[in-house]
Amino acid sequence: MASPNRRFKDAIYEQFARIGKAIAAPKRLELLDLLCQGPRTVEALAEQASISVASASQHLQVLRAAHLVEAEKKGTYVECRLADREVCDFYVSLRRLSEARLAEVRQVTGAFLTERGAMEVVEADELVRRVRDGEVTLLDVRPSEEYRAGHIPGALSVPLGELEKRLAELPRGRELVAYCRGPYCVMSIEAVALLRKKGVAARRMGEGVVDWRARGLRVERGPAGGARKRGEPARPSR
Amino acid sequence: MASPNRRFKDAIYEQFARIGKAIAAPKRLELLDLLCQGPRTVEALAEQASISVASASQHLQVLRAAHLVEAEKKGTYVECRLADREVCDFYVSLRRLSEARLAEVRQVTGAFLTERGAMEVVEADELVRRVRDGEVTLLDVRPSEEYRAGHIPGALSVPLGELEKRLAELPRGRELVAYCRGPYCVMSIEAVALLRKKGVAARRMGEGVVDWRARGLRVERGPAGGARKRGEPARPSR
DNA sequence: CAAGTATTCAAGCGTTCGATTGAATATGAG
DNA sequence: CTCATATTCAATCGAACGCTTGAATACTTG
Repeated sequence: MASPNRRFKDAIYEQFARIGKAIAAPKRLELLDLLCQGPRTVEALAEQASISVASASQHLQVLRAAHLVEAEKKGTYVECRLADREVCDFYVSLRRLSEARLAEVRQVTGAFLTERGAMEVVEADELVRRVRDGEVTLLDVRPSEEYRAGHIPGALSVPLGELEKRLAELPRGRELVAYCRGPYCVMSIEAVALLRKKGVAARRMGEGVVDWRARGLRVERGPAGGARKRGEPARPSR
Repeated sequence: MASPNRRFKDAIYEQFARIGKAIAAPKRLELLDLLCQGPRTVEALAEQASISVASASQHLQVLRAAHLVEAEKKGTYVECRLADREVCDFYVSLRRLSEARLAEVRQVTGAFLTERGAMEVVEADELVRRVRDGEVTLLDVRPSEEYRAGHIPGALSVPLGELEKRLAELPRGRELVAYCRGPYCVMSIEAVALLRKKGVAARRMGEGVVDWRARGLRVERGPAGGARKRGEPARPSR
């Protein structure tokens, strides 16, 4: 026993399992999800994932040990980011697989969405065409740093917290569609709820920037340059 | 604390982590790898992964609980198979990510291959063209059940154990390229070593059927119908 | 019906994991 | 230099994991 072949295979599968172990904890997945939206400090990650800073630090060390995440000192802060675009793609494929294979995911999501009264969801398939044709206005309701790190071309940056006082800025005449970090992020749900309460028609897109890019569509970087010219289309690339 | 949003997110990420936990153990990954080649009984899986039957049974239950694997009673045996094509794709993307991110994988593989003197590896990019043009003969050296479950079009089924006594059958005049389960399977290495010892020029392709399919190329099913007509090409589909 | 075989179940044991706590380290500001 | 802040380290504890062993279950075959 313990032939060279066996030892080789054991070594290889043990390496593969390093990635597996890294994504075996719910909180680490939540951290990865957040990091897919853009770099963040340890503190910000801890707060957004509702865990202690020490706990976040430990989880991030596991992710770094698996070479999924990189960290860089920036002054007093440590900025964490995904090690590679590929990590984000892998996370998305895990999410997709979970949705496909685990009935619980669909069930929990469905129950939550109906409870929130957020039934109407725009399919991205439909949206791609309508955004290109300039039929809808996309609202990116994530924090502005995340918008800067990457957003759907043509989208307006209106962070959820500022939405109420910036209602007047919103362009009229075209349908509003809000999106946020992804299908399991609640910001766009709350944005749509707020808009409706104010009498503004709006719908929610479940997919986020990450899904948009996974479709091979172009993603734009850079600051929120105020209102975008009306007719500017968001063309798919690649 | 424990807002509805938080509880929803915790529930969702916990579901995602079910898949993560399922692929967090090296032996479960090895079982998945084997199952990517085709269905197998618990006993066969245990033997091929070098673990006890009870241990294999337990791992398979974990994989089944994550809905990655399905089992069906067939007489006295229980036949296990991947729940979906998508699971195989996910496994391949994990493997790819490991190769990309973990230097240890590349290092361990490199060391093993040089030790085995199996330096020359045919790149599949090159091979796609040459197989199509009928310049090479592909040898599938896996067990014949796996060939039947899916093989590269045009490949000859010559299981490693039968290779020596079937040397005479091998077509002459074209280069021989052996493949097996994938880059970390040793059967094609041993096949090439044997062929060379017998004075037959041959090379190894690291990729397996799974990688072939991941490239969007056609995979053929069905029994090993003896020697295939010479000129029959293996065309990519899709 | 009985015997044999394939698989699963149940319990035990050592190891690893994840969260908490409090202390330690490092960096920039005053 | 000292202080405040951000992050990591170290130790601890309960829970979960993975493997082993031996018994139990289910199914086919004679």
